[in-house]
Amino acid sequence: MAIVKKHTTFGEQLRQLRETAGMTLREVAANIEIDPSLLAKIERNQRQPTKHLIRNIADFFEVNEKELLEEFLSDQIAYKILDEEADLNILKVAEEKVAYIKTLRNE
Amino acid sequence: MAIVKKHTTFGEQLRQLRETAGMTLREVAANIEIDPSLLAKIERNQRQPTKHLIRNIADFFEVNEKELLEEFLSDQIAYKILDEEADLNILKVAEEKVAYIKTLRNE
DNA sequence: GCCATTCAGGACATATTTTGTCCAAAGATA
DNA sequence: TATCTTTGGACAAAATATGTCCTGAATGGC
Repeated sequence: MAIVKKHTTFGEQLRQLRETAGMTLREVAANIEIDPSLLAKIERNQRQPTKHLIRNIADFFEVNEKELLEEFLSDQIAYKILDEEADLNILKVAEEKVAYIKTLRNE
Repeated sequence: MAIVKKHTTFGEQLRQLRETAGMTLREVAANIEIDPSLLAKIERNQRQPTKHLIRNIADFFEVNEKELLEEFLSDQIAYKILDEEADLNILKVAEEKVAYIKTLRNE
């Protein structure tokens, strides 16, 4: 996919896509059918994109939708940890819980 | 802390605390000041406890509040991954993003 | 069998959170 | 200065989550 730097935020990656394309907020916003102000907020991680919007962004910039969605999800998890000031080891615990819950559901 | 099995869900751990204490839903609910039906739902992971409630639970069962909170947070992350059918590697990405965002904030 | 009690789960009103837009102001560019 | 872009606050609208009430199934004692 065309996203360049890894491990930056979803918003930063989106901004990079836009700037690489040499477009303004207004132009991109018009194409993906949202208010430019909302796009600006998403780029600064002040608003979260809906799934529908992620799809439109992926289509517009011709990047892989699933990868973009996973960028967004990993952002959400990262921000949750920061917001809650949680220890990073909860990620490991979460991973084990995923496995556990999956076994529960296969019964 | 008194929680026994690891890597089960928050609700199951809560239920285990209650059953270990030999108490009914009604009794515990009365003590932590919620409707028994809500407590039952939390035990079955159909409702999420508020932080205030987590504090009350920790106080009541005399378990470490911070640990209980982290159990809850890891649950939330696990359920998010399951709900979104996301790849587990997003946890690794999230971890790197946490580090990245922290460096951003220290500037 | 019958009564009392516990637990599960649906429906629903209320509360809380999030989203998206509008508008004004700040920053850039020329 | 004039124009265009970006930032950011305020706020209505939409979406989501919470907590309670109520009904019914299940269990256990008598």
